[in-house]
Amino acid sequence: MPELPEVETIARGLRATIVGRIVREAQVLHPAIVRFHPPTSMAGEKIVTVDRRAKLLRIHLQSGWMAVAHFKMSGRLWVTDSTTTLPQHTHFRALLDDNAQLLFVDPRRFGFVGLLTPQEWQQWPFARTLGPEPLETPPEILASRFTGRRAIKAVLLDQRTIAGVGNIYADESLFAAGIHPATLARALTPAHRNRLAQAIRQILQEAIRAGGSTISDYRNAMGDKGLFQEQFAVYGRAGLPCTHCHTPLVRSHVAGRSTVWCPQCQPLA
DNA sequence: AGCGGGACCTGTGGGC
DNA sequence: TGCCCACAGGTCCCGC
Repeated sequence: MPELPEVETIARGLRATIVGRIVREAQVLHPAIVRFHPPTSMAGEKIVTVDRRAKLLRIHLQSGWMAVAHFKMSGRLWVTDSTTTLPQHTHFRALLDDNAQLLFVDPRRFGFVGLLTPQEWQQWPFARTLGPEPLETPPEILASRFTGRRAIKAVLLDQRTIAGVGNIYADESLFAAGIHPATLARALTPAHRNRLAQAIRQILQEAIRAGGSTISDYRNAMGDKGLFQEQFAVYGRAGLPCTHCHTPLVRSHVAGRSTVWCPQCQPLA
């Protein structure tokens, strides 16, 4: 489910609601979603900050430990009143000192939650090899990373190239930059690379402004839907006319993922 | 090296 | 109504 804009939206929502709270109780309801140290030991801890790195959400605790969550395809993290009935597929629950509860809900159970020390975070191979944050990195630097003999879409989805881009925003960015998703990265011109870097930053910023994209089940920490799906130019629009030239959009598989593009506006370089 | 395919899971929607 | 298939926002692993 969530890519960078959705995780960022969740992080902002949590920052406004749970920072400063103390965790009274923490229970794991489905052990399969635990990674690293079990999050049950959050009990007694004060929540100091909440942030995001790539598609990972991090809750920093006063002791220095951090709770890390990855939502994969269907994970959610949200805050409700502690009297609210637990939704189906609630796998972790933290009761806070203001009578709120923080819930990790994930029907498909691809996601995970766990505790790490800062040192363990540094040593975790996935975190260590993450590429730069697209919104905190000059576009020229991002552009310089679009290399290699893979399809550009595969390069964008690789979290080591740029952190946080997934299937939706890869397709939307490639459309905005006028680049065919199957173009080999090494075949891109410098102008292509710069346009793509700018497009990624712009699309991600607009998506954050819209509170992310809700296709079916994404919700922010408060349970609200995002609105960016209303601005999709290509994702989920196969067969519909291109917003720019009215040519029917095409869907196929690129880099093993369902991919939509405009055959007219996105020529293969 | 890079790709395709499968695995991890459940839910939903379409076709018959 | 019920059944079967395809497909879904991510990542990892295997074999060619």
